[in-house]
Amino acid sequence: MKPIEFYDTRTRRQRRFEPLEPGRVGIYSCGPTVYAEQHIGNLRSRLFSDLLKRFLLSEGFEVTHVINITDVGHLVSDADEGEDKMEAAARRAGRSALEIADHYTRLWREDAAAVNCLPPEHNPRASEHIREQIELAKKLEAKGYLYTIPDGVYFDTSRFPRYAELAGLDLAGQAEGARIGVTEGKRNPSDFAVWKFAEEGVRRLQEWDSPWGRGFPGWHLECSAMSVRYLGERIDIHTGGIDLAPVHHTNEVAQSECAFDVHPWVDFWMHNEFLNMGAEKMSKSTGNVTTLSDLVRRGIDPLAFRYFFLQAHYRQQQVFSEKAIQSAAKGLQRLQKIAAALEEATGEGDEALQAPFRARFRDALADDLNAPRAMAVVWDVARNDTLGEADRRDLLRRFEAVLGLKLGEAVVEDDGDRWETDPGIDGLLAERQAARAAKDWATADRIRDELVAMGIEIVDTPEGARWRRKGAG
RNA sequence: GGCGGCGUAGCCAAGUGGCUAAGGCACGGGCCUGCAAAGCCCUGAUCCCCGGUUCGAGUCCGGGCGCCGCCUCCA
Repeated sequence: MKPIEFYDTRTRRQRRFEPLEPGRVGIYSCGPTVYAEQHIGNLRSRLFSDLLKRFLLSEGFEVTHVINITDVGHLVSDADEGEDKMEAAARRAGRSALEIADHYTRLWREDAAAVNCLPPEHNPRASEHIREQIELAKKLEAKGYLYTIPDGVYFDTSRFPRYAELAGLDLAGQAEGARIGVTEGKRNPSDFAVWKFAEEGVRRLQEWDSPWGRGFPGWHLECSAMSVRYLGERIDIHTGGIDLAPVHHTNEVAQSECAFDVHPWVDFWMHNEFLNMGAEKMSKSTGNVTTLSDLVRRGIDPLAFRYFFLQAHYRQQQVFSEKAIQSAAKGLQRLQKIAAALEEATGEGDEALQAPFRARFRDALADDLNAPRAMAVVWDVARNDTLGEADRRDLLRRFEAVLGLKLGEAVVEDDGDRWETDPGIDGLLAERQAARAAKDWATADRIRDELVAMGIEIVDTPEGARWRRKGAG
């Protein structure tokens, strides 16, 4: 059996994975900032961490998965300037920050559930861990890493030599071309806020007292503070979108390693690549976003997006398109039908015959979560004519634990609830049925052609003909 | 300007120097049901271009061309 290997962003190579503590794995995943509806690019990150978790569970590990909810302190700019996204969203909607956070957190959880993600063991909110964040900042202050300027309390990155390690940044080279706005008083361009002071005369929706003054925590602080509470001072795996590596994760590392005196704080940094819309990435700022609810509105099964996700490797940019999601929906539907049919199989399988397929599937995932290769094995089993039905059933059940495609569960037979009725059309259909009964195919086909011309699709079943408007589906 | 990545059949995509370059979807054939739908079977690639290394390269090196990302909010 091949060892489990994952690609680690920090060391820039794929290497053997072994948990810090035998048998148990802690995963920390950067979750959503709940000021807007998440799009399917965000969902790719969620699916990625879920695939990771499911695979580790299938390998017999006890997994503790933590996903944070950012509901405070995420500013519009990483230069620690601009508005707080939560505050801005709340103001726009005329609601409280808490209401906004609750609303979008609920949507986010619904999306995750719809694509069959396992719930995380912990799903902490930044605003409910202010004390922990202040404690962490105090630790850093005691060690001399912080300094205070009128704007807030900052982390002096020059005191942390490994600062650029994670993202492989060339700080000197960056400074030249950077368009980062400069906050008055910062000692280094890369210094970041640990605590921001509430502006004079401005009443924020979210602000707290701290040893340094009234204000709110810097965005990066929450991950360091909450991860240590739920996972301890070292983490096996930290996941997130690739965009988070240069700033957010780099700053997390600085805080955590300095506060806890550990290195490496995170054993494996795993970052997923972006989902592209056509040639360009999907991003809120450019507006080319699609949400899961958009897909559902178009009649697409949310699990089709999961299937789509599994068809590409998580470290490759994946191209989303109408064609691609339709193709995934079709593939999923066929796979579900096959699996459901196999559930009818009786008898017991033969472990020895199944073993090679299990090994191929498992080894693909053990190789840095190569889901596309695993999917090829799934299809090999699904359409295999040398294995017995019981073996195919057993294998698909086993794969399902990692895939999460709801294989083998009862499928609603072919859109059963979408068939329509209409007096006029039903009348025509009745005429056609009469013609068919009389074997008058010419008349029967003429009627069907007329209906098809009206954009109506007819499907004959043992229970009679049913119909629906094409594209309504 | 600095850094990183990608270009594989119509589309989404695997591919860890070496038998006939995975898999899914679509297209086109065929089987099967009166027809249609569903299902099943079959079918498709000089791996962006040019050099080089090697017995052998989609895979390594160099040079082009095209595209994407990060250094600005973003998963």
